[in-house]
Amino acid sequence: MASKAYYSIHPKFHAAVDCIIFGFEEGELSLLLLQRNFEPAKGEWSLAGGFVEDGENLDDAARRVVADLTGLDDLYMRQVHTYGDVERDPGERVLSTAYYALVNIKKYDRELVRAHNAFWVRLPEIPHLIFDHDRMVDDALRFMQYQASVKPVGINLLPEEFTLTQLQTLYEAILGERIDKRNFRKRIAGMDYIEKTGAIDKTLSRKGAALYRFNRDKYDGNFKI
Amino acid sequence: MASKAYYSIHPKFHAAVDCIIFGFEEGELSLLLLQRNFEPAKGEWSLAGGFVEDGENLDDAARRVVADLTGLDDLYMRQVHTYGDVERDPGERVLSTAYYALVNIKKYDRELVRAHNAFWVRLPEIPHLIFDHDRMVDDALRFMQYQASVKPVGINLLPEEFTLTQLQTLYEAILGERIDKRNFRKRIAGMDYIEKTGAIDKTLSRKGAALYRFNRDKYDGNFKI
DNA sequence: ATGAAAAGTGTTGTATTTACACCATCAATT
DNA sequence: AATTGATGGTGTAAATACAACACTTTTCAT
Repeated sequence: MASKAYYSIHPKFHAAVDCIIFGFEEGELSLLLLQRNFEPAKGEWSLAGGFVEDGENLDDAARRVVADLTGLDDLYMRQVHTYGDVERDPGERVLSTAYYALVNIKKYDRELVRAHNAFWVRLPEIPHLIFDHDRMVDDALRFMQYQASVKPVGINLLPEEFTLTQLQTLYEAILGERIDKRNFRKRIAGMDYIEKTGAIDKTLSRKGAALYRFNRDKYDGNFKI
Repeated sequence: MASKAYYSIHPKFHAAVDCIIFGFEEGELSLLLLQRNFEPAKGEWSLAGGFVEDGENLDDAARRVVADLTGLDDLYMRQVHTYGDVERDPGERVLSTAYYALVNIKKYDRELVRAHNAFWVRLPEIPHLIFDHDRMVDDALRFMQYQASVKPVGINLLPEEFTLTQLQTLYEAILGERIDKRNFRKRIAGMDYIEKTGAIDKTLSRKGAALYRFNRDKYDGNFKI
């Protein structure tokens, strides 16, 4: 392969991934952020990130970063955008690809998170983040909002079984607007892939609320909402 | 800055951009593709691509690649996705970010295009492309279709002044479906940023068709369609 | 004069979306 | 035993958006 020279005359760069990790609790979206106890930018807040390693696919690097922090390796994740401005990382030239991840906030590994000095921060209280991470958060939120309006990705933020009130509160948090309860439940009733489990949740009301689950099989191939 | 070691223990990679260049002519979308007269993969078809250089922003690399091929440096371009599988380029590890560009097909530099052995190919006749470029085209088309359904990016594929029939044919090509003429014109009439120039185009009909133009000032801040 | 080819123009029905308010249930309290 | 409070659950009507549909006008070429 005479063409190796074709590559070698061009520069190489560090490649990183940065992960916008969404959680949902008490009616609000949160992000899992690091208060950095390491250089560079020690003491400041940032997204969870890491460098792509040799022999590692870009998507896999993002999954590794999230798994190292949360202990979860089967999350819903999507690539958002790649940020490649020359001076975006003041230390060295680094191209960074942002991914968002959706976490069921009951399930992550609290020890790991504590060990990394990471904290769940509600969206409106997010501090200023290093480098261009503020912009990454903006872009990821917008992208996630769009996807949630088009397919039921939000379900990944809820426990396996959930009440319709929880689901509605989640969508209100994602979309940032109030939704009419009757219209919402009418819409959900038309989605056969959101099905009653038969179980009743009594933790939140005396009356008890029906629990629902997402049926992946019934969803596949159904591209409405 | 003691943190340089923080970077240097991690590998570096080639970073490339690949550009899906859309044009519109005779009622059909086309892509500007290279029949490669250089290694690697000489003789095969590919997207226009190039490596990111030192001191060059990622977005600027994409603009450079398109400008080198077409002579056009003010195109509508958007990042689509970054492809980072280990074995995506069989020569060496290369991370590639795909961008799509929209070209007014009357305006590009024919000499440059010929010199690069590039050709406009209608969408349904696109040959198999090298590496993962087929997938890039799929993703870019889907993304561009979505954007076109949400804001008037398609206008970048037309000349400055255009007839409503041209505009409708363009949207039929982008969305891949027939549109009712009366409904379409009703919708356009509601967009004050698409305005009559007063001029009449007689090249396509005896009767003559009113010419319209896109008014960027009236559009800004108007986020409908 | 007329024929061809594209431009231009409204109405009606259907589907979707929005607005809106009350009763049911049950446990805890009195 | 009755009351209260908190959440769960339900239907209808108006408004809006979207989809279907066919004919007339203009003008040049013949």
